[in-house]
Amino acid sequence: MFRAALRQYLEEAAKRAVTDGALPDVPLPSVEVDVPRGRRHADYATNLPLALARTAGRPPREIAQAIVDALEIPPQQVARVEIAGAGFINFFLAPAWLHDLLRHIYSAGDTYGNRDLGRRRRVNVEYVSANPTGPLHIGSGRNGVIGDVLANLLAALGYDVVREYYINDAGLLVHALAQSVEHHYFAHFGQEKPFPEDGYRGEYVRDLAMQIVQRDGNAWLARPEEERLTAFREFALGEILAEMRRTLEEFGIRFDVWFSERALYEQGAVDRALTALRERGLLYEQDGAVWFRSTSFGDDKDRVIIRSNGRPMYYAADIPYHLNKLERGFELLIDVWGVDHFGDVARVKGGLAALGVDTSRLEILLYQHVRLRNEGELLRMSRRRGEFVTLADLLDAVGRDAARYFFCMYTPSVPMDFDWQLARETSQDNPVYYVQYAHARISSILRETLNHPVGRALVAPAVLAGGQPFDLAAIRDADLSVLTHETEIALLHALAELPEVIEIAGRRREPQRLCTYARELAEAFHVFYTQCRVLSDDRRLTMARLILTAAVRLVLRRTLGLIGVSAPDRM
RNA sequence: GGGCCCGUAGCUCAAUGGACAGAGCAACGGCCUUCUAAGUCGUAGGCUGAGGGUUCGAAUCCCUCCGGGCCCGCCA
Repeated sequence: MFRAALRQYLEEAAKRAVTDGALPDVPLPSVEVDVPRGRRHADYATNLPLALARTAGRPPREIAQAIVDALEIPPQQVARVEIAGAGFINFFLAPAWLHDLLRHIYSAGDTYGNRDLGRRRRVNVEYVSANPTGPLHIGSGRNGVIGDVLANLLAALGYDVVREYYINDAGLLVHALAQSVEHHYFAHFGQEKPFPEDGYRGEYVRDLAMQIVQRDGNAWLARPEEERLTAFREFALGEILAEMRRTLEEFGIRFDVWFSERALYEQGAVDRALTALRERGLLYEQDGAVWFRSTSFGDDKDRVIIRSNGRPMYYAADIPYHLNKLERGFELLIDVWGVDHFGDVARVKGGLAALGVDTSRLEILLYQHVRLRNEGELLRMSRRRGEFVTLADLLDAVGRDAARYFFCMYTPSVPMDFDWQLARETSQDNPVYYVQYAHARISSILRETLNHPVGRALVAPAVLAGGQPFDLAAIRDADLSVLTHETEIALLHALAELPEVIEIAGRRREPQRLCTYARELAEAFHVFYTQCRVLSDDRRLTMARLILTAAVRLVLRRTLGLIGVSAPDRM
């Protein structure tokens, strides 16, 4: 709320300076208000004079002076304004304005930090979308957290968000899965059935076969192969998808839509898209296959789109799939893909562009892969070889909170190593505990309030149920001017940052900023806690600090909520 | 070979083109008759891979080089 207000004041001042002739009439750049690193120089600062210097043709400090002269800010909001450095304007907030922040936070409650950038525009975020051929592995954990947190951020920014999972249930992969199950099924009855070339070797494949044995005995041995494979495929798909849903649920991820690739084929959407491409002269035949002229859209070579055996490639369905999403009324589509799918971006976007879609409406967020490290040794994961650590294993080992926080902490475009050994043994050193501990400490104080001679009279019993201890009237009447300690001021500044963090993290698709912020807020609280006692004999001070402390809990809870990590009341 | 991503403290990572580049872990030294020590304070640690450029200002943008990851399939 401070930045937005300061921006407004600055814009008005600059316009006033132009009207008064103190500044030449040049276009105003977008006004930026920053927190100087470590708040060393000021609470807030703007580089507006520096940005204006060139077009205005005046020294920055002179411009700064003209703007400062024209500034009209109530003294109860900003205590001091100064010109510094090369031409920055520095602002020092009046304590009263900072105290107002607490009233603002309580009145916003769980919506504190929200913005209305989206204006209810509809966004589809598609993530995880792992092939339904086996358990989710660790990479899907990173994908899931990036997508889920991004969806949370966009919702907080006022977008109407739909979370979607695309099920690749149509291609060769699920066929190979069915054949793999069939192999184990026959083996159980001592019969030979060759293992498919691209088969799946994990232990779970044998388990699936055994479940069929248990249910149907040897009934399938004598049935026609096609019928058997169809039945095995459907059984395996159902089981695997159910297992995925369980794991994702445990991971705190829930989808609004599970979209079937096969449905696209059954509805003829794939054929329609291919026909449309053909009509535009973008397909041609060569070596028995049909090729897509993807070089027309920035690809480095043309690609096969229909194999010589008549089966379309994976990305052929991806084109109508994204058309389908647009037809469902989404203005923006965001896909979260592993970096190994990089090559598909040009194909899918090219296909869409060919059909007249403005491809700026499709944004593909690529994240680098997760490598697993064990005792310093890097492990490569391959599902086909049956070598991977599942997401379910990870959840068992480190828990949902640590896993989510860990995946969220890293910038998506940077590869991350997951140290299995460390993750298993770590509980104290994990950064998530630092943040959660701050929350638990606050809850502990609020509980303790009920036993405190001064505190008892101040708070509502709702504290015990984890609710807010104060109503808005109590906060309006409280004297917050006693919050003057350096650590209290620092804490207030930290609280003020959440809206900005949500906006930047959401707009730039950088969920890790939430983790950085959570840590900073927790740190500000821990420092305050060590230096200031909340519950004391001073009734006014106790009340003010309780209000501050409960506001920190609210903001921590909100931040952790966006990350999808729990906010425990005890640890 | 071509395309994309990355290179920041011993290790893992932060850092809206802004002022003296910050945390955690690891190392060393302090702080618990007081609301949770899973905390806190201090010390030490850096030519932001190298070199050019753009800019009033570059870890951040551009170019070259070095090093690493991913992709370049009628797999997904």
